[in-house]
This record gives sequence, structure tokens and C-alpha cells, in this order.
Amino acid sequence: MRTHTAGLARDLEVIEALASAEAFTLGGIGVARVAELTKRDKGQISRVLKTLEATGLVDRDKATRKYSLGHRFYSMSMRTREAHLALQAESRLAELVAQVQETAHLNVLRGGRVLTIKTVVAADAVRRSGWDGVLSNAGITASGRAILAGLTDSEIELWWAEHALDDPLPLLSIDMPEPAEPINPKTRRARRPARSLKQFEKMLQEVRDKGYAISDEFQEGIVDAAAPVRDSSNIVVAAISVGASIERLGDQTDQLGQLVSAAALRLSTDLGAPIIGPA
Amino acid sequence: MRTHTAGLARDLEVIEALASAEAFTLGGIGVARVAELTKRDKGQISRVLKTLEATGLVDRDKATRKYSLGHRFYSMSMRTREAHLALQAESRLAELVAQVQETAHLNVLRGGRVLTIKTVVAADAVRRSGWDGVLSNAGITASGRAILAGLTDSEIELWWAEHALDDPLPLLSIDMPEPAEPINPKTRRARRPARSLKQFEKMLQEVRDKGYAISDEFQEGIVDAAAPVRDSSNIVVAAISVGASIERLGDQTDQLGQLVSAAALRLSTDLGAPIIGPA
DNA sequence: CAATTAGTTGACATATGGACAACCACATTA
DNA sequence: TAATGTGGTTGTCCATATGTCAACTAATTG
Repeated sequence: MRTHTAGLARDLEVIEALASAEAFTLGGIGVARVAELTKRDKGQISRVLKTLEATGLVDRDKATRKYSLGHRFYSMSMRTREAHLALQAESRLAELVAQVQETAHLNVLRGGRVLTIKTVVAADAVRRSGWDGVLSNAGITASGRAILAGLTDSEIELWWAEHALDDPLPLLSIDMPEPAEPINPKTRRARRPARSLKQFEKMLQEVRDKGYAISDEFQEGIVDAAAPVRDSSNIVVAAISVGASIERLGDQTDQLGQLVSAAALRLSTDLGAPIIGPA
Repeated sequence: MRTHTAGLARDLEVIEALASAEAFTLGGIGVARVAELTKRDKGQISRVLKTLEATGLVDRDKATRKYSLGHRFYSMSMRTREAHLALQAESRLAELVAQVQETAHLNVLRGGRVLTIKTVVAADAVRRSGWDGVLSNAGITASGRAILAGLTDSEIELWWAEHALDDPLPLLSIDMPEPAEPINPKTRRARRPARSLKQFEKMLQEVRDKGYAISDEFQEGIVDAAAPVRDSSNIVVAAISVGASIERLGDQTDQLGQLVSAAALRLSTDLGAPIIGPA
């Protein structure tokens, strides 16, 4: 089958290039650089960027002539489900942060990855920059597990088949804050959800039993706790998570889990979820 | 001159269609409807949407098969200047809201319009839904004036020439919450910044003198106050605004202006603006 | 379950984008 | 200030990617 949209696919790479870490940190990149990144003719890129600019999807700095993702992107993004959720979650996350004195996140599952859509930082947090907009591998994060635990066994099998081996990050793509050291094969293996589907399902069963998920594989020295958020149809649409350093947390993992779980339940009822116990 | 990007331009209209109020309120629209909105062949639209989905720029609801703006949109939007500003402004806006007990906004000027990038709602606000992502005509909003007042006379002239007569809203586009009654010519005339450039510049001079801008033309019965936010190069990048109903405000307009102005100054110094008086 | 509507896929003619090159603007250096 | 280099824009020609149309399948409705 011919896709019939080869040109569009190519042009979307231009947008990806502008969303790259490079463009982001430099505050924009020029026509020549985009052409280089996308391996296309600079003349064509010049024209493509011009039409993208006309829609506001990319902005151009008048002085430096460099392009970056545009205001329209921000504007339109407010019309996504993600933005809606983020808005509704804000106050509940703030409550949780006040309770635990740690930064809290709202995450959703998208394909094989977890997307952080809202971060509320604790007052004394070291890193003020949030993870908003960052994609992480789902299987090894507490949030990913919390959400996946809400699926049926057959759905989980399907997910496992499709995504268990997803690479840490897609194509040109948006990278995580600290782009990480050269791929250490050991670390890399650890970044798989579990050895086998069986093992993974067992892990998810534990999550169901407790009502929250735990992960210490995602970031060295950090324990994450996450609990599922349900909507009015009682299906899991997101997860609230909190990460705490191991030493600070001590043996209070369960307490943290309970608090996160309670916050997730409050948000769920905000969203109109039926007020029955977990499940 | 041939644009050489006709196809892309057409395909972008598909995205616009998905950002329309219709798609938004219905929680997604199908292939046929998008084809109708964009006046294109449904076969082609089917293919276009498929490639857009592959990048995550649009999401498809598995059950209903309807498309909507995708998670990648949200993710990428966090890489815009607007998102950065919004993040930094959050706490300052919250302070201001605590002081004045009214909903506060952060706005930027984009072309002839003001884009609201962050809303912090007051506890007792009637409408909980924010204006985030909404575009409004710049000349008649307090924020627009506050920002424009930061430009030089020649820049203002240029702006006036280009945008003074901009239509309320662009093409297919993102509409405002209440799409407004059928265009009343009287209202419509009122929606121009001022009769003449001279008059407009005089208005802006007043803004400079006071340090904040006032507008009562934007929404019936509401007085908006706005003050400019400057970055480390001391150029105006945004405005903080607060709207209060006329009766609630009484004769305290100036006090409100002062508070808004103070909040804007705090945010400016957060952004690294030199700590000199207003301009 | 027939009838209607929504979505997908195939094939051909033609509009469109890629390649290349000339050109402009601006900065850097000799 | 001429010379060189870098980044960006625009024109033209031709291969090819896309629009058109139609047949088809899949879902939805009465």
C-alpha cells in the first residue's frame, strides 16, 4: 500500500526538528540547520517554514531569523484531552504536594510511553524545572504500572506484545532532561518492564492489591509511588505519582503510597468516577 | 511566486479543523466531517490523518474512530516560549489572585492578537474554565495595550498599519468560549482599538505614565487592568491582567492597577529584568 | 437485515515538490 | 573595500507524489 502522504510525513519532520532538544536550548534554529537535520534542500525548507509560520505553528525571531515552535502550538495544545486533565488535576496535585513535601506529577499512558502532563514542584525541590511534556518508558515507571494495572489481562497481553520492547525514545523526538550517558547495556536491559509477561502481570496484580504502584528502577536512588485516576466511565485515564529519595523516604513507602492513592481517588471523583473502592 | 508548499498548506487545514470549536466540544470528529470542513476528498483525508496519527500530532479514539488533537501536541507545546513563561508566571499570578480575589491572566502579544497563556482562577470565580489558549483582539484589551505601550513610536505605527484592522478571529481557527451573537455592526465598530493612530498613541502614553493599562471595551461590565512584564533585556514580553466587574470594583480601579503592576514587576525581576522603574 | 453512512484502498492523469542554481543580505577577514 | 563565506530566498525544469474518482469494506441505523 502506498501511503499517499509522503510529502506531509517529510514536512512533519521539520516540526520534529524544531521540537528537538537542540532547537529548544538554543531558542530556535535556522533554515540551514533544519535542512541539515532533515536532510532536505534548504530552499524547500525555507518555503516549508514560511507556510508553517503563516499558521503560527512555528514562530520566527525577527532579529535572529531563527525558527522555533510557535504560539499556535501552545494555543492548540489547550484543546487536547491532556490539557483538560492537567487543568483539573492542578489543585489535587497541590494538596498532595502540601502533604508529602515532594514534587508530584500527573501522567498518562500513550502507546508504550508515559507522558507527564503536569508537575507541581515542592517548595524545597532542588530542580525547579518540571518534567512537563516529557515521555518516559511506561513499563518501568510507577505511573505506567498504575495505569496498566487498570487494564484487563487480554489488554495487557496486547500492550506487552506491542510495546514491551519499545526503544526508550522515538525518532528525532523530544528527549528527556538529562539525555543520559552513552547506552550502557546493563542499564538498557534494566529498562525493560520485566523479564516475561507472566512476571509483569504478577507485578500488576500486586499493584491492584495495594492500590498503588512502586518503582525504583526509573531513576537511581529515587522511589516512585503512583496511583490510578479514573474518569466517569470508571476507566483509568491517568496516574498521579510522587518520587522521593530513598533516604528521605525511609520505611514510609506504604504511607506515601496511601497518600498518593487518596489523592488519585479525589481527582477521580472530581472527574465523575463512581465512588466505589479501587477496581 | 509559487509557494511550493501547497500540499502542506492544505494538510495544515486538517489540523485547524481538529482545533476547531466543533471538534473540541464533540471530543473529536471523523474522517468524513474533516473532509467536509476542509473541502477535500475523504480518501485523501483518511490518509492524511493516518500519517498525522503516526507522529502523535492527532489521536484517534479507538472506539468511536474519531480524531482529535494528539498528545504530541501537548508534549511539544511545552517546548514553546509560551509554556516557559506560563510556568514561571504561575506563582506570581497566584499571589496576585490571593490579593485581589479575582482571576488573573498572563498574556502575550502575537501579531494583532493577545494570547492568554495562563489563567489562575479566583476561589469564588463563577466560570472555572480558564481562557488558556484563547486569542483576543489586542487593541481593545488591557493586556494588548500594556504590551504595545512598551514599543517605540515607530514600532507602534508599524503595528497599527499591519494589525489595527485585523478581524476578530482568523480562518478556521480557535474561537473564543462564547462564540458571540451574530455580528452586530455597532459592537463590531467598537472592537477597533481607536479611531486613529494619534488617538491610540495618546492612549498608550497614558498607559506609560500610569504603569498599567485599563480597558472596559473588551467584555461588557468588566474592567480589565494590565501591566507589562519585561525580560532580562528589558523588553516587554507579556502582560499580567485582572478583570473585575464594575460594581465589585467601585472606585478602586487605581488600586487594582497598582497591585497588578506590582505583580508584573515581581515577575519581571524573576525573569531577570533590570530593577529600574517602569521603563 | 436491508439500507445508509463512514472509512479504506487502488489506479491514472496532473499538479506539486525536489534538485540545482542564481541571487541577495550580511558578517568576517585580508 | 574587496574578497570570501554563510544563511536565506526565489526561479525553473522534470520526476513523482498527490488529487480525483470509483470500487470496495466496515460500521451504524431503522
